[in-house]
Amino acid sequence: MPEFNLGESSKGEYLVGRGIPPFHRHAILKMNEFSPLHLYIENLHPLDKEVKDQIEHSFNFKKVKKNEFLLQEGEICKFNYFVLKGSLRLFKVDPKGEEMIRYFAFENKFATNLTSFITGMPSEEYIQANEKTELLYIPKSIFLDLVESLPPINRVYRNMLENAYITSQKRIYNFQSYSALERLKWLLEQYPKILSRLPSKLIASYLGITPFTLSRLKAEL
Amino acid sequence: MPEFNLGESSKGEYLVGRGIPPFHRHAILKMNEFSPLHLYIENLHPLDKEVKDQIEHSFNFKKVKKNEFLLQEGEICKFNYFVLKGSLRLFKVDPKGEEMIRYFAFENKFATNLTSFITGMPSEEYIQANEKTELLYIPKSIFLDLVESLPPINRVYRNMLENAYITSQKRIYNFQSYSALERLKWLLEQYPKILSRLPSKLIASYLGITPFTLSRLKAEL
DNA sequence: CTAAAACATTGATCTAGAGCAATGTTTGGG
DNA sequence: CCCAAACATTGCTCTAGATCAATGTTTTAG
Repeated sequence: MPEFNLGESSKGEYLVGRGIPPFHRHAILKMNEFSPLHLYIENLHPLDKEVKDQIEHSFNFKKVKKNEFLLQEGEICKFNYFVLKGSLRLFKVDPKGEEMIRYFAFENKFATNLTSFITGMPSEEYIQANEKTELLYIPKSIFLDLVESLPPINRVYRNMLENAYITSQKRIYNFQSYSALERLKWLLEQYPKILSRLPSKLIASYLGITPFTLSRLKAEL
Repeated sequence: MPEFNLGESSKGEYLVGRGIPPFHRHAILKMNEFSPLHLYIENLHPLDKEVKDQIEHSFNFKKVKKNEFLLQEGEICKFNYFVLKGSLRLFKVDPKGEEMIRYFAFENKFATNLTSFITGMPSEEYIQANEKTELLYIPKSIFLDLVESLPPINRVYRNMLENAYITSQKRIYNFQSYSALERLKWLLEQYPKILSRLPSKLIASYLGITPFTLSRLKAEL
């Protein structure tokens, strides 16, 4: 019945280094970079040392420049990203060539295009860095092996999915029934400093309004 | 490490009948009612006989009348529902007293208020039958036990969450960038017969427009 | 079967937010 | 440090969709 061999993959060494660009392998040893990830995961589910080690060996560190793409339309999304510093945005480009931003991933958030990541189909979305960004990333196959083989990781992933779903339900209600000004206020409650951190253009896109309207709404705050 | 005893709960009888109103227990024996559920689950992940049996013993059958509530605001959502016939709607009531419909669950769809179901906090949503509806339902504790104890069920739940998340991302993009007419057309692609099956009032709410606007848009189709 | 209530349509306004043009301000690459 | 290019603001106009009132149609309870 199990498609993934639980015994093997829980030995640890089995997974290490697969799909990791050699340049970044050193990062595996830089323990400190992983603590935000540990905190994040431990917050969802307590972990013992062995599992923590497993995680350390599975994620890799990467720095990206402002505006650098981690995923482009048509590519297959092979990684799950965890933001340490900086931020990413996930968006589609509509027929008129406009960005529609679905999600901002700031510090201590995971980001991936789940559709492509899971199905292996080409992505309709882009993932791009808004700022100079530092992140951890884990290849799809390793991530899925961990989810199958380690119950605590399985629970963490389940919690991530549950939370992501709940969050997007809120966003749907927001669009469904609230004015642009109300949506802006809601965003500012969650990220009070977002207006000074990211260009208005991006925030307008996230809110589903034009930069002109956002500019006028700011006056009303 | 495991919080749920895998050996015990996979014995089957352990779970049967917990939380089940006596009136409905007979349903456990009515094998045929479960086949849509089996099909649904098998579509996500193949199942062996033993697991199927486990499922049969965990879900219960229920008929509800049109307009009957399965969950009201302030209550704790204790069940996950699977629709066999008819349909449900999940909605909030906004400050002006208007329904905001988030989701229609037709035949072969699961429905629950995940937020309340998972966190155990009071629900902000209602779940109500649009029509005379037949459903299967599983109590939260049994559901979570199954997810923990049976790997195939774990995968099924994961797939459900992944799909639910992906679907809601699409709905967000829809609200973010498309006109009411485009949203209506998109809905009709998914459910061509929805306009004749449900009152326009409900569809308007789902689309985030007034019934007046929907009435005018129908003329443009 | 019938009457009341709920629902749907349609016309006449009104308004939030879009689109466009002109102008000012920031940013970043050389 | 500078200048071009990208970004932000503001005024004017336009439009999708809201609101409200009047009328017609369908449901539902008795």
